[in-house]
Amino acid sequence: MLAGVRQTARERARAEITAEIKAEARRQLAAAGAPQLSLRAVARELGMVSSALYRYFPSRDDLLTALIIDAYDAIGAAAEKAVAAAAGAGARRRWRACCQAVRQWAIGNPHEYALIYGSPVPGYQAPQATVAPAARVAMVIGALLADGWAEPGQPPARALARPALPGLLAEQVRLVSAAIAPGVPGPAIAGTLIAWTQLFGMLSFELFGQLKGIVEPADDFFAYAVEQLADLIGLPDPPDPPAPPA
Amino acid sequence: MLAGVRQTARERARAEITAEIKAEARRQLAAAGAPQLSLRAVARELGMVSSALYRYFPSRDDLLTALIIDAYDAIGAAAEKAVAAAAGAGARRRWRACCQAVRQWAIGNPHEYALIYGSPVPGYQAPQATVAPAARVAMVIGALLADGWAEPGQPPARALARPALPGLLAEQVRLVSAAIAPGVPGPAIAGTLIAWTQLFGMLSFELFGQLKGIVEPADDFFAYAVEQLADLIGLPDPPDPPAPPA
DNA sequence: TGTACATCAGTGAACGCGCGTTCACTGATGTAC
DNA sequence: TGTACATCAGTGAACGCGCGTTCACTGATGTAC
Repeated sequence: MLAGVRQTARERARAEITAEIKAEARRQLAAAGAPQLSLRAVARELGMVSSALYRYFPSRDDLLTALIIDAYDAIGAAAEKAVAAAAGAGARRRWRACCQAVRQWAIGNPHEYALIYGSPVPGYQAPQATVAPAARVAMVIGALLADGWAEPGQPPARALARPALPGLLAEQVRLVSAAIAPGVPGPAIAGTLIAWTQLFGMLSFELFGQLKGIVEPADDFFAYAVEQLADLIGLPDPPDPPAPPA
Repeated sequence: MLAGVRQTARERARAEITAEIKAEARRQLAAAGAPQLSLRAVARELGMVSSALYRYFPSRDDLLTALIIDAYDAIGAAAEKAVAAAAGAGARRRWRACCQAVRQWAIGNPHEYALIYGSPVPGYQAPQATVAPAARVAMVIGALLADGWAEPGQPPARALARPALPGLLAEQVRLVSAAIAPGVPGPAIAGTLIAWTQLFGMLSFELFGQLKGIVEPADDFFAYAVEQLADLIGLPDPPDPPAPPA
């Protein structure tokens, strides 16, 4: 009885130990990086024998997959939460909130960030199960974009006065629009794709050390770029102060 | 005699074998990625005994450093060559040429690209000697930016009508301007920093698989973004056709 | 409520493998006289 | 031009280490009657 609500001791232990394994693996990511993540080291640190891990993850790659999914889910949840907290505040402000949340998560979890947005782990093939979590941040951006274009306010003329989308891009943009931001015109979608790559491009540059000695700290650069990108994707300029609270 | 011009057999052999070691190491980067690069495997493939490599590189990290420097030099040289080939063609056209060359190199050498622009190799500290080669692409962009702003033509009003640079960014931008693009106003420099991170951000997304199933192939997206970025940094619009030869 | 059996977590040893680096050595190449 | 010595590239064995995965096992937990 209570089945489904109450877990057996075994099930509870299993869930807890699975979480502990992942937590320890995450800790080791920081020290060694994904390609060197070692089942034996994780087991050692947990006081288990290495073969015991195989009761929880059938192989090293499955553990990696779990970490990757968790990381995508965490950064996606951070973006969703930030945008929800700014609900009703106008698309531009929510865009800012989203970017800042993503950056904060990345800075706070640089090795998990590298796991999902860094160079692919050689020999590792991401399974289908990572696709949906990987799309969460993009979905958030798509949603606030659609909202922004539905808002009344000054028509973002600049975002429309652009050359036609070349070649295949027009069709690609149409599909993206249908999937995540219906009703938003092509050039704004294209701009959003640029903004999306830019957001992570900046974070990668910052976290991977390419900005070292050039724009360091990068907080103000980031905030400035976020505004430029808001222009690019045609989010209406807000009546509230232009600089984010940081 | 002929010293300095003519090498001894030993010197010649040394240079050749050093090159062969690096070439083989580069081949293995593709198969295994930087963190797994193995001296022993390189030696094995070259028909040498592993300890022989120590006559050429004092440690594994030194071999990695050599590969990193070579990669920065190669991508820098590609950018320089492309811009030089378009000399006298107007800054916007040279910007295109630069971006396309960087992309072509990255696509042709994805593992070397990942080596320098991907997640840092854990435990590896890049020495000072990598700094100058790492800056070559940025220097190219800086130079054509300075040229673009010296060109006659329509004043890129948009690039100037921007909010003031927030906080530390103003000073950071001043230093960058002094170093690589003297005479260019702050907002254009800031835009260029955005364009620079965007260029590599897009390439990383493309090469690391984040664009898979969204904008694929990314050629047209890339070309479109390059034009948007040219606007952002205030390069004058050219009289020649807007789409690059691809 | 109590017993018999099935399920499952964790053990410990083993397989077969690879790694970076050191060291004393041999033999070829280069240099000084 | 020829000899004596110094330099250097490459060898092969060894050190000490770590890895992922398999397998037969013990003992605790869960389930059906």
